[in-house]
Amino acid sequence: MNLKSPGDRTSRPLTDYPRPSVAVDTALLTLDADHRLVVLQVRRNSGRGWALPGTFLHKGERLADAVNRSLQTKANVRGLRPHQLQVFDDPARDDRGWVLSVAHIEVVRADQLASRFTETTRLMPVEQPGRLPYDHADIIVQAVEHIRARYADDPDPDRLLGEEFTLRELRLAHEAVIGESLQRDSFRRAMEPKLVATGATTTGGRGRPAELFRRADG
Amino acid sequence: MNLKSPGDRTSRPLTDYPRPSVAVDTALLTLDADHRLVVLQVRRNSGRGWALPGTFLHKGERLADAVNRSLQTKANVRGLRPHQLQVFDDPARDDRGWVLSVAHIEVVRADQLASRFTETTRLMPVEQPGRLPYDHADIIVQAVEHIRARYADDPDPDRLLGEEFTLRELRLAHEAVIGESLQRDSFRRAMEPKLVATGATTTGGRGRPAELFRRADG
DNA sequence: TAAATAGTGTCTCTCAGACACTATGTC
DNA sequence: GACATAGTGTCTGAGAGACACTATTTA
Repeated sequence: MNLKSPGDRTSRPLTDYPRPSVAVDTALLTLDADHRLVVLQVRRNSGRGWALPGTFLHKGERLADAVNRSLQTKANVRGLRPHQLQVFDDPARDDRGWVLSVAHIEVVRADQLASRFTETTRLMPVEQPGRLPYDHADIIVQAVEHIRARYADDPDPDRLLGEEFTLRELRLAHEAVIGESLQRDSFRRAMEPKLVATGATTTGGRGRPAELFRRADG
Repeated sequence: MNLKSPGDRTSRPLTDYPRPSVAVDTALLTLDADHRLVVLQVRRNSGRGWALPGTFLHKGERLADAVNRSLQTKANVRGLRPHQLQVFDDPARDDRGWVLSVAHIEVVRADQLASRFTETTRLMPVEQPGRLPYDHADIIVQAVEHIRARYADDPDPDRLLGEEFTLRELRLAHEAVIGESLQRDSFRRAMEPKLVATGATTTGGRGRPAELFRRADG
């Protein structure tokens, strides 16, 4: 074998090297109306059942662009900032041939899913995602681990909420993400240093109006 | 465009989809004799300078196998458990063509590098890795972040040390990884619950002999 | 008024950080 | 003995968890 490494610039044409197909699959997470962390699934084109949205990488395309294209095409959803989770590289994982799949996570506000296809998409709780093909169940598990780590210390870093929110809304979002309830007062004291008050308050709610906050970073 | 998603089983042949070349590049980390965290580099085959070891993925090969093959071939080092860091997917990152590179980290004991090629490999401190091509400087930064997170709570999870070690050896290894010095007593109290004493002690050292410990997990 | 939610005071427990002491080896 | 390193007791300050209290709104 005389293959040169990618770190070496040789005149050997790249077409000499074997090339796998490359796909992307995405766990798109959001919160539903009941403050549950849910994952977007799309109806499979052929055969029954549901799967995570995915697509093959086009020539010269970035992975993140392929992710957003698959979300647009399959679910009519505009994504924003997908993050890579892991490459699934088992040569036998797809019986049609040699396909690498790059799993991604994307997190969006619920209202960004308002336009989604109602017939061919569904939102399922991450803990009971239903039956899924390939490595899609693993991808969801990894996505949940990923977002839980991110939500451990910082206020809604992935913007499940808008730019302004009450501490109650923030806490409910964090409880949905990490899957357990949080102490109201401890949570406030932990988050308040990383927030800035807007001065405005809620109105029309049932109890005492709450202050509105913004993330301190911006 | 009528490309089917990877989640759909169609009869369309996979050869219809564009295929990038896929490479792996590895930041292999270890500790040198001065208890510094260092990264393995190999002399580039063509042109001057040094790079992280890498190779193109062979047909049907797993990414981890490609990583270990590149370490064996380029540095005469047997790796063990590479972990993925990130896919670099800029279509213009390699001017020879469309090449995706999957960055990896591998962590080994110093004695596993005893057999390495002395002329064509070198070990450089992770903080001053020298001039490197492509995204290799980024890969080192990511590898260091990765291993620092892993060493925050657990005793030498990546086995930079052997199976038995003193708390001094463990602390020096952790200091090298995280890049700052640690409190001797606090470190002991944090780690001891995650260790089991072997009953044996060191001998021949300069001060009081130290107890030998093993990781509690196994 | 009651009910609901927001915000805060305060106690306790744990733990990291720091310092100092004791213990046990080599030279 | 001096010196070096291992191991531990203990004080302090910060912060999480828990509870209870006050504050401000709607119905």
